[in-house]
Amino acid sequence: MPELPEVETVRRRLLACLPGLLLREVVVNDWTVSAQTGAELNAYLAGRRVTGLRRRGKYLLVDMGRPAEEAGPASGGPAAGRPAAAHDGPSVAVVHLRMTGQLVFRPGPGERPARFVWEFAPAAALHFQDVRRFGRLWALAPEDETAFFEARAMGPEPFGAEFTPGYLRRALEGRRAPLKSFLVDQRRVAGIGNIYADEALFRARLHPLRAAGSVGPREALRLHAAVLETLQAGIDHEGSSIESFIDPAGRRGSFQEILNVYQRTGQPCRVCGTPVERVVVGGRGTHYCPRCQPRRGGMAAGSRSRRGAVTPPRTARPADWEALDR
DNA sequence: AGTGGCTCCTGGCGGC
DNA sequence: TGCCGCCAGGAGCCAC
Repeated sequence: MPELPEVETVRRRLLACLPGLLLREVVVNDWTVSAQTGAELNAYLAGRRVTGLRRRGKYLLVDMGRPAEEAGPASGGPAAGRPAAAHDGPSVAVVHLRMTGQLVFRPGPGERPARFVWEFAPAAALHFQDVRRFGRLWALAPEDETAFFEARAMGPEPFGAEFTPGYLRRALEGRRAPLKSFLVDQRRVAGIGNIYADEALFRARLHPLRAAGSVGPREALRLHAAVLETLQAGIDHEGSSIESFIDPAGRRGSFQEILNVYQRTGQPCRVCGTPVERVVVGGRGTHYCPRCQPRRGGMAAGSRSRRGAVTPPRTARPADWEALDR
């Protein structure tokens, strides 16, 4: 599942091959990939050179310059549909990989059917492969980018200046939703998905069902650090290839090899040996160590344990946690 | 407003 | 052996 570290890995790889290339045509093989027609997408993107690559949360942004002289007027290609509105300035392509989206860069044809292909001149192509077909593509004028993200009410970038411990504490305040739901809510902080939420909560030693508002100042500080450390570790390992993530060069990430809790149900916690447990929170599989992430400090409504009054033994020794933090 | 639940989508897997 | 049904989850939408 592409989350912030996976999208950042894709961005870095594409940064090495796309800038300067002339996009000849966007070929749309699956119209559900965009609310815009092929003609509209081409009116915004074709005949332009890639000038940069950015990321906002889990969105990948490809900056395109003004239409290149040598490309002639952007014709819009063979796509059917109503005539595209003319657009002759620079533009931005926005891609969301959602669950299974892959951007594969290669000179020749793709190895599996692509939902869309960016054909570059002279001979290179970026193929968007996406088994579950949740991924999306948008083409915008640069001046519409702000409105695009405002409409989605995106929270701050974890690595941006706005995401401070103070911001996190205020964002947590008064919320009854479980911590897990809070972390994957893109309106609170952008870029965290199921894997990194579980891993960050483990690192912060916070139970996923704790009500967000029950988190104290010191715990919020721990969570802030855990979010940054977990995402940074994901980036350093070039993402997690649990289901289908590959980068544009077809390479897999390695973060899945050092997961502490995600999809490790029943396996011993790497710190204390207690079997990792799994619950469903907000309809999502959620993994945690019942000993390292005790429920003390309050619980989300309706999540009270029925397993009797056994308080989990003390958390793992600090030394173990230091080892985990390296 | 905040929160939870449903929906989309398809390959893979468990169970019978 | 084959088939059925369930599971995975990001984000948008809807209901309460």
